[in-house]
Formats: sequence, structure tokens, C-alpha cells
Amino acid sequence: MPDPIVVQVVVDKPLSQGFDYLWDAKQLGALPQVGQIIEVPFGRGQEIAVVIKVSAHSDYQIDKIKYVDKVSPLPPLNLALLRLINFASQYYVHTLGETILPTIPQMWKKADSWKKNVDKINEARKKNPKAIGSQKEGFITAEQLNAEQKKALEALNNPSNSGTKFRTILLQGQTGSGKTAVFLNWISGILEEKDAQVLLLVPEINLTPQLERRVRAYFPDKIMAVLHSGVTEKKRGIAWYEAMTGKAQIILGTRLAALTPMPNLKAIVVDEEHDTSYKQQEGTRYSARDLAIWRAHDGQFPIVLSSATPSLETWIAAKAGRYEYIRLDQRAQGAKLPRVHLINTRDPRNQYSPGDQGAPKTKSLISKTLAQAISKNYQEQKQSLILINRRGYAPVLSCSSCNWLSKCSQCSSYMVMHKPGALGKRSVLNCHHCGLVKSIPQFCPDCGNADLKTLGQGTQKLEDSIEEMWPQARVLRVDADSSRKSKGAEELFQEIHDGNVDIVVGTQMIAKGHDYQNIGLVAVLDADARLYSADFRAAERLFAQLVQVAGRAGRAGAEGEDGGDIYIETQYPEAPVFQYLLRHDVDGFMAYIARERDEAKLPPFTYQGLVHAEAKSLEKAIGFLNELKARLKQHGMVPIDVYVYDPVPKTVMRVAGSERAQLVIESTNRKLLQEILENIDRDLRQQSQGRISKVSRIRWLVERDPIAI
DNA sequence: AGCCGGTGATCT
DNA sequence: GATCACCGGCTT
Repeated sequence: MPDPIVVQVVVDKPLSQGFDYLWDAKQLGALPQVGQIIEVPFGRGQEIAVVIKVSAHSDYQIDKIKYVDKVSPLPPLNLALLRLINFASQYYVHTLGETILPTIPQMWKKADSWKKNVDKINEARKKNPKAIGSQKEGFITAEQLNAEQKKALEALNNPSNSGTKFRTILLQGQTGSGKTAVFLNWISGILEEKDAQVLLLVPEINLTPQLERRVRAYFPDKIMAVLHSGVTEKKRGIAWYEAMTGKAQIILGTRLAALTPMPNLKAIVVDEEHDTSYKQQEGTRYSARDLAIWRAHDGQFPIVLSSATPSLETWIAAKAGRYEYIRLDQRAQGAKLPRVHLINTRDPRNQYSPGDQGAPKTKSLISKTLAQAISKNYQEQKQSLILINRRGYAPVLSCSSCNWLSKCSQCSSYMVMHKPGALGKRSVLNCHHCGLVKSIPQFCPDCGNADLKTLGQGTQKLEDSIEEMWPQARVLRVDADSSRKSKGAEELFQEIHDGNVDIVVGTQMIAKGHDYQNIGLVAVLDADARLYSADFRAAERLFAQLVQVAGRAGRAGAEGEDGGDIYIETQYPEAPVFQYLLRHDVDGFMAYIARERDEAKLPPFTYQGLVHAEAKSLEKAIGFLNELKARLKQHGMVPIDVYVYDPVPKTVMRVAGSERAQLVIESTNRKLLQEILENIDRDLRQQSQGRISKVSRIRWLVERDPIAI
């Protein structure tokens, strides 16, 4: 009897071991290959699995081994991708199965339709072999680039250090300096090589439609695959297939695209590399940007990180010469930078006083100085963009006679009052953490008083006061609620583009990446709120957002045209984040926070890990983490260079009825941090089923490089 | 994780 | 005597 064929596979479960199966080559029609996607009997049902090893024997009891049921007609996941997944699984302390299987689209997890899907796609491709042609939107040839852009393109094409093919390049440039045109022209050179593939990562779905149009304009004869959670499951399955079979040359997508198999990948671009949405916040909590860099290193090809306000990590690496550093300091079409105005809201001269002409009846977040600027901008027939990062009508409802506030019953946060709209026909209270929707009480639940008042303002209330202050103006609100309701976000953005609106009120979502043509003024109303955050990265994020927002003003202006104005209302105009912004001094700000972090020994001068715990009561969660810490010390698993903090409740302690705590672990030594996280994982696994501890049912999770603490 | 089967406590 | 929460083992 010949040797049996045994394959080891992984499934999507938090089980660290692989499982052995027998392979009947005659019945399955071919020999097994590592990376193949298969279906196996598992427990009482079936599971989709990935082959990670092929051998002739098993350590498991031979009589208990089952046979592989089905093999997918897909090519096996390539070895480079498996190396990447293997690294991610170790680095982010999750099992191989939990890391690899979620990257396979749902469409390919139904064994019954495998064959049908492959046939359908291949047939459709035969009928329409190339991508659909497109408009020439945003198409700028290499010849049309300005001198600075040409120099940047030159530097990308001709590495200073020509010895290695792997290069990490920071492309840092003002908003509107034409970074996109530079990297698209660079990609164009790379795609001249037959079958070469390029990965283009963007932070958010909102940004893909316009970049998609632009990329199509550059490469009408290439096949592009678009991968993000917004595309339908079916389209995503097709895009993934075309990427993994090498049929698509350009793969455009959000963080999940970083884990797509691409057999002939030759370059990666990470646009807006500083954006925190590159960090996955569930399952294997990877950073798509960091994995992309690892992937480029492993595959020995270049990667470009593009941003107006790089992450501190990236900026330091570029300054230190670990990354190549390319700068774009002029605005591409010659438009001037926007003028930054800080409005000190504590200064009475900026505020309305009783009896002032034009003072609104109801108190508004819009100061007198800002209102005058908006009026002027409106008269000049330019659009105004007003940002406030609070959706809804008012952030909290309160009782005028007792202390009652609209707290959420399931979370440690307040319920936000919403006007009729997306959430219901009448006004409601809505918790932004757990999604709970409740009707508005007529009387105070505590004392019965009928006089309930709103505190603070959200986008809806601001929209009302703007309509009151500028009754003739056309006002549009853009936030998660308005874009969910009737029109999608794209249609709302189009309204702005088409000039059908004079004043736009919205959350941060309006500020990202869109090239509006006629914005003369941008205002930020709640900048201070984000300055108080307990997170040490708050200032860095605020700065990036403000630069981003400022970039919306006067963007399209031709040579010598006015750069537009940005107004920031704050009680602390002297704060460094605003002062550096005033001077458009990105590098000054970076150097400033670098000093601050270095002195405080915070990332990126130290590395962090986090253990999350979620339980019915906070005491249990904290107790669980305390016991963990004690065990680590007791077993001598905390080296001198590693610091384990005390467990603390999470900022939003209670969400949807369960209470959450965390334990921060820090080290200047990456290897030691990695070791202790692996030890913690092993320790917790011993007393758990999956990620739930057997004692008092505590859900736990280990996270590497957390972005919010 | 999800499922199942065993155990003991509690209800009728 | 039946029902159910909780525990712990298993998945190849």
C-alpha cells in the first residue's frame, strides 16, 4: 500500500493547532498544494479550510482522520501571501485560521457555488476582455506635471540607492500639491512591465469612487479590481478573484485589500498613510500600512507612503533616512495656501452682545466674527463649509429642575437627541455607541418635570441656526444620518460640486479628499473637544484633520488665485497645534510632538501592547487583568525592559451592557514586547475556550500597536 | 468559537 | 421528575 497523503489545514476558529485530513487524489482529481482552499468535515458540520502543509503521515490517531471533501477550483493562495499571513498571525497574536480565512470573500466560502462562480467570471471576462473605458477625469501626463512634481517623479523612478529593489518612500506634500498625479504616473511606469500588479490603498470607502474614476482615466486598458466593504459581496468576490489570478493589474481598496493575494505584485502606494482607519479594530487587529511595508520588503519591491501630514512614525523614519523622503511643497496649480484664522471664543469682541444687529435669536456655536466672514463669503457667491464633529440635534437632553441627563441604559455614555429623519418619524434619543433608539420622554423620568432642555449642538441644530441666520442661503447637511437616509454620500458631494449649495454643515466626512471647486471658507467649530481627549495621539490627529480641512478651501484656484480662508473657533488659540497650523508648519509640528513623545517615552519611542477584557461587571474585568498581571510577575515573565501598567477601565467603560477594562504593556524593546504578548496569549488560552475565559466568562483580546488607549 | 453532554440546583 | 444554567471537553 502506498503512503497516504495527509494535509494539515486551518479553519476560522481561535484554535492554534492545525488539523490533519486524508487526501484521496483519485477522488479529488489532483494532488494537494499548500495554499489551496478546501472544504472539510469538522465536528458535526462542514468548514472551509486552507491547506498549510502536505505530508505522508500524521501524529494524530490515524483511525480518527477524516477525508477532505472538496477542493476549490481557485489557484492556491501564493506563498508570498502565506508568508504575510503567517507574519501577521504571529505579530498580532491571533491564530493562523483567524487571520487567513476572514480575508477570503464570502462568495468563495460556499463550496456548492465554487465551480459556477469561476465559470461565470471567466465567461464575463471573455465577452468584455478589458476594463470599461472612462472619462479623462483628473488625467495629468508626466509632461503636464509642474517642475516640482517632475522632480518627485524622477526621484521615484531613479532610486538614490539603486542596490536594493525594496524601498520605502515617504511622499510628503501639501494638500493640492498633486501627490496623486505623481504616484499615478509612477505606477504607470511600473505597469509597463507585462502582467505587473500594483496595489493602491486608500483609507476610506468614501474616497474610492473619485480615485477610482481617476485611476480609470490613467489606465483605460488595464483591469482594475476594487476591494472594500462598501462593494457588494458579489463584486468583491469577483475583484478578489481577478487579483489572485493575476488578471487585474490595479487593485484599489481599503485596508482589507492589503491581504489580497497578488501573484505578480510589483509596487504599493498607501495614500493618506497617517489615517487611523488603516488599523483594523476587530478580529486580527492589523495595521494595513505596516503589513504593506512588510509585504514590500518580503517581495523586494518599492512602496510609497503618501500624506500631507505623515504619521509621526513615518516622519521620523524619513528624517532619519530609513525611508526615502520626497517633498512637494507647492500647490500644483499655483493656488495660494488658505489663510488660517483663530477665533478666540473667550474674547467678547468675537461674540454677539445683546442687541447686536443680526444676532441670532437662539444662541449658536457660530461666533459673531465667523458669522461676518460667512456673510461676506456668501455675498461673494462662494461656498462655505462648516464642520462640527457631532451628529444629531443635541448631544444630551437634560431636566431643568433636577439633575437628570439622557444617559444610555446599556453604555456609560449619553444618548444624543435626533430630529425626525433617518432614525424615525419623530424626534428620538440615540446612543452612538450601542445604537439604542428611544422615544423622547415627555416628562423627566426622575422628577416628572415637563421642561426638558437640550444641551449643546449637533449638525442638525447647527443646520437650523444657519437657516435662521441666512434665510436665503441654500443649506445642505452632510453626515452619517443624512447620507444614510435618501441620498448616498456620493450624491450629496455631487450637490456641492454642482454648486447647488451655499452653506454646507457636516461632520468630518465632508473634508476627506474631495476636490470641491468653489469653497471660499471652511470653519471648524469644535476643535477644542478633540484637544481634551485622554489619548496622547489626540493633537496629532487634530492637526492632520485641520490640515485636511484647510485643504478644502480655495483648492481649485488657478494661478495666483485666492487661497480661501479657514476659521477655527477655540478657547485656546495659543495651543501649539493651532500655532503650527497658523504658519502651515507641518514639519515644525512633527518635530514638536516628536520631542514631546520622546520626553514622555511614548510611541513611537516605545512599543505598546494591550490586553482587553470584557465582563458583566467592571470588577470582574479589572480582577481578571490584575490576576493576569500577578501571574506574569510570579512566573518571572516580565523582563526589566518591559513595563506592565495597572488595569484601568476603558474610556467608554460600558458598551451594550458589558463592562470593559484594559491592561497596557510597554517596552522599548520590540522583541521583548512580542515575547510577553505571546506568553500572555498562551497563559490566557490555557484557561479559556477560544477568547472567553472559563472563570467568570470574561472575553479577552491581545492587541499589538494599539492606536487608541 | 460553537456544540454537546454531564452535573447539580431549582421549579412544579 | 422535568427543566435549565453552568462547566468542561472536543473539533483531525
